[in-house]
Amino acid sequence: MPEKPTVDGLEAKWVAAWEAAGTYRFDPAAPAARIFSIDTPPPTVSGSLHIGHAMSYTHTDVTARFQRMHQRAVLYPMGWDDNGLPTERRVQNYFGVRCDPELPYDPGFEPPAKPPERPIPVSRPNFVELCHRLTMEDERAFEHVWRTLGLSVDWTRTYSTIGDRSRRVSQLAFLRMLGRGEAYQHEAPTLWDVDFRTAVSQAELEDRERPGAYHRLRFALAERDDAPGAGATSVDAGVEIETTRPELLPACVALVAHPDDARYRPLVGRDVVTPLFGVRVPVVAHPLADPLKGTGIAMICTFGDTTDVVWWRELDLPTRTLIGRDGRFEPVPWGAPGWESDDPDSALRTYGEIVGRTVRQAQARIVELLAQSGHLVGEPRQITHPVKFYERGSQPLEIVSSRQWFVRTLALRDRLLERGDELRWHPPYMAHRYRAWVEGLNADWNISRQRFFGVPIPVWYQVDADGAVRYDKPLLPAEARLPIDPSTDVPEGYESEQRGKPGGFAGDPDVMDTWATSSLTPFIVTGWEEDPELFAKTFPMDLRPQAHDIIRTWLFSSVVRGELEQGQLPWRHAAISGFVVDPDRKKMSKSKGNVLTPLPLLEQHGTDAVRYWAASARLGGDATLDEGQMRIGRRLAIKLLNASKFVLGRLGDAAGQDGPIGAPDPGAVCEPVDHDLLRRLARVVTEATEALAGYDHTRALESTETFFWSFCDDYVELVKVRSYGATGDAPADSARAALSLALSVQLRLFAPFLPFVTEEVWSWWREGSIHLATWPDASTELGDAGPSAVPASGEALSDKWGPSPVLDVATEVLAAIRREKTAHKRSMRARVARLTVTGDAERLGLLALVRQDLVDAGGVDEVVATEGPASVTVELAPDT
RNA sequence: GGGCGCUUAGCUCAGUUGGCUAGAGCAGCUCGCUUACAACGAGCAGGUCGGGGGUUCGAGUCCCUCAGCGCCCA
Repeated sequence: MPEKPTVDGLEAKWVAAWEAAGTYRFDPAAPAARIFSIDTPPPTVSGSLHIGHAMSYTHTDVTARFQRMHQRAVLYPMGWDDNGLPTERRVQNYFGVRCDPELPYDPGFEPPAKPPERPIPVSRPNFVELCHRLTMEDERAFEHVWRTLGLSVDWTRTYSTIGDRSRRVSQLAFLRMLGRGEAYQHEAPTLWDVDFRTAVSQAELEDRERPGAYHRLRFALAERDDAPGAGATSVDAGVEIETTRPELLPACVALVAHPDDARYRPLVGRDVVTPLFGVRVPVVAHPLADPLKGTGIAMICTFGDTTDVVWWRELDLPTRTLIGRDGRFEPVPWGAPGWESDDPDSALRTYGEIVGRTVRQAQARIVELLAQSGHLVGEPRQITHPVKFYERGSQPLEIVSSRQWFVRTLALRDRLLERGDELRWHPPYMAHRYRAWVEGLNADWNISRQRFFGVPIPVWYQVDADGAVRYDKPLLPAEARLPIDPSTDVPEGYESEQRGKPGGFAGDPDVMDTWATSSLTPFIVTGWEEDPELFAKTFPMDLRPQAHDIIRTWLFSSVVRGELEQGQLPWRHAAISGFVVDPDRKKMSKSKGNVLTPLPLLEQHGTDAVRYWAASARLGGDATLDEGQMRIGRRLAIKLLNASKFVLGRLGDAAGQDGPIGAPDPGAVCEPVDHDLLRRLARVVTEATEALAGYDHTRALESTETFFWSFCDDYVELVKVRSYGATGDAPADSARAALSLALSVQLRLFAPFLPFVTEEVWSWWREGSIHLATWPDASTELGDAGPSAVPASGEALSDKWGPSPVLDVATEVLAAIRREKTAHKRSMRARVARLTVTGDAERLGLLALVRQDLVDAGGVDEVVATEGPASVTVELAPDT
């Protein structure tokens, strides 16, 4: 025990000690009933950790430690999400390379020391190797932060989402879905990011307010074929629509109005002619048309937005695709089938003005042309409206038609809703987020991405004799071969020379959505299809901790995979953390520049202090970054050191100079006020235990902390003199036993929150790690009988222990004495000439039981106890 | 536009199925170096519980409504 204990330096000391001792190693031999498993969120390593991560992971770690102290074998691995776009971008810039998936693997490739001006094309496996090289550094840095934060992770079980294990699980699950018909490929309109040139899924969308303009366009009404003078186009009769995307006019396939809209009902079934391009398109009716928007009739283009897709599908309209994968207008064959026009030459000429242009350029030109031709009615009306973006993208999404892989989620909707009801959400209201998302699904989950650093779709295709890739003739690898990369590996029965050749094969060029892999973390970490014994014991897992922003992505997709592979939830509980907002209550974001990384805060305040702040924030709620709260946490940790030093000093005196400080002995407790202290502590133990079992770490911490301060301020002061042996051995032993018991219990109650300082104190007098010690048991440790261990939630046990009336009276009198001394600006050491306590017989009886302690603690010369209305009067001795 | 959450002391937050005079910490003020702790301790002061209405013997708590803030989804 150091002379002057400090919280500084405890992190490095104990991180190393825990690692050396394997304190947090998972025991796979434990029986299923004794295992607690956590599906840790793998952080994105190419980003940076911020203080919000530290909070959320602390919440999880508190639970992990609590369960471990119940002698559970805790499966608590860490994962790194390194697969995906953010990593690709960094690698491209860092090494000066560009991925060309057509190239074969070059085992000798080494990037130049300095990135060249023109990016070097490399194969996908080479590119992936470079991604690995870079992410390894990030992962080391992340691991350092997590260890400093004191996470009780078993670092021998770390995985990464691009690692062999993840790729194998991902590809295997894909093949299983394929075999069951749950995955399918389809040429379809797809949400498309023109910068990244990849498809994205519904879950990755976000709306952003952007300026735009309504352009009112006039369409001519085509004459009825059966009407007199058929063939001529009426210029008088016409219809006006409003659109924010006039550049898509050449892709117009219909006009649409609400079926109940009397204004347009006469037009439904007739044709109109598009301005500039002379295309005859029908007027149709559909309930999604909003009579209040614009003129109440809209143009349907393939494809301007997701509503266009719905109309196109449900009304069985033709497709006229304009925009290519690079976001530019592609050439189209005006006059050819599908591109009929009243004046193909003119259409071709007009369209020539926008071919090769971007959307923005094309819009400007088309509006000019419409104005010249007189089809633009009035001036464009400026508006602000929500536009769909890929959440990582910078350009509005386009919808292009492409071949993609999908997972059937729409058909699962009802079962997914049931699973959401089964899951135990903490806090419960987070279930709404999930439900709203599942109910709003409007498309199957697109899992293919036209990117490189991801898990490859494990499929090849036959190539026809004429060189065409036959997507309808997939070649699948044997499961035992996984993971494979179809860009370098060769399907069974083929030679690598046949790649891309007529009669040969071609690999699927796509990789999976990063969520398609991370949705499988409950399978990756439980040994699915690799360690059947472990899987049987750990699936479904106990806990999924995560933040609320990824309910629709990570949580949702994981529930989908659990349902598809196992027909059950992947976990029993979901603990959802909120965000950290800055002291001005602004959400932290890179653009605001108010993001704080954890390490400086950990170094400045100490880990236990930061954890104290984090654990003070409830699940689900946004927490304010509050360094004041960290300072309080630091003070608490220091107080714990000092109070422990005092208690152990008393025990050391009793044990003699070199005698060992033994385990506390409840049998030695004989003084009523000592019993009361332990009884009150028993209530705290029960409350904290119930709270933690119900994922309410805040209440557990608060309850423990409140007790601790009162223990220090009142109880320790009360028994200090007695504990020195001033009034005899038995009373002194009683005090020492109570102090020792209370310290042992409080250290363990604090251990999940303040792992460093509690371990430090524990090491002064006990064997082994406190984090493997048994969670305090109010029934067996504190001299009473009762229920034990983690109670079933909802069971209220805290009343069982009864009141602590002796302690209450003592505290009240002690406070009165202090108040009097302070009021007269006297030192706490000032003598009390006479202490008068009045009350009924019971009160006076209680007083008698602590009389000597009060006399000692208060410096009281004379105590007068009389019957009467309850009161305490303190008369100080004259100041000398 | 729909949904969810929040609004309690200057600040950060507790306040359980309605039931004491609405609590804690920080900051503030006044004291005190006391042999665990001055990076500390003791004490004091500080609130019309966002506004309005309702139910009730009784509302911070339940209902309605309005306002503001935040998030999610359209």
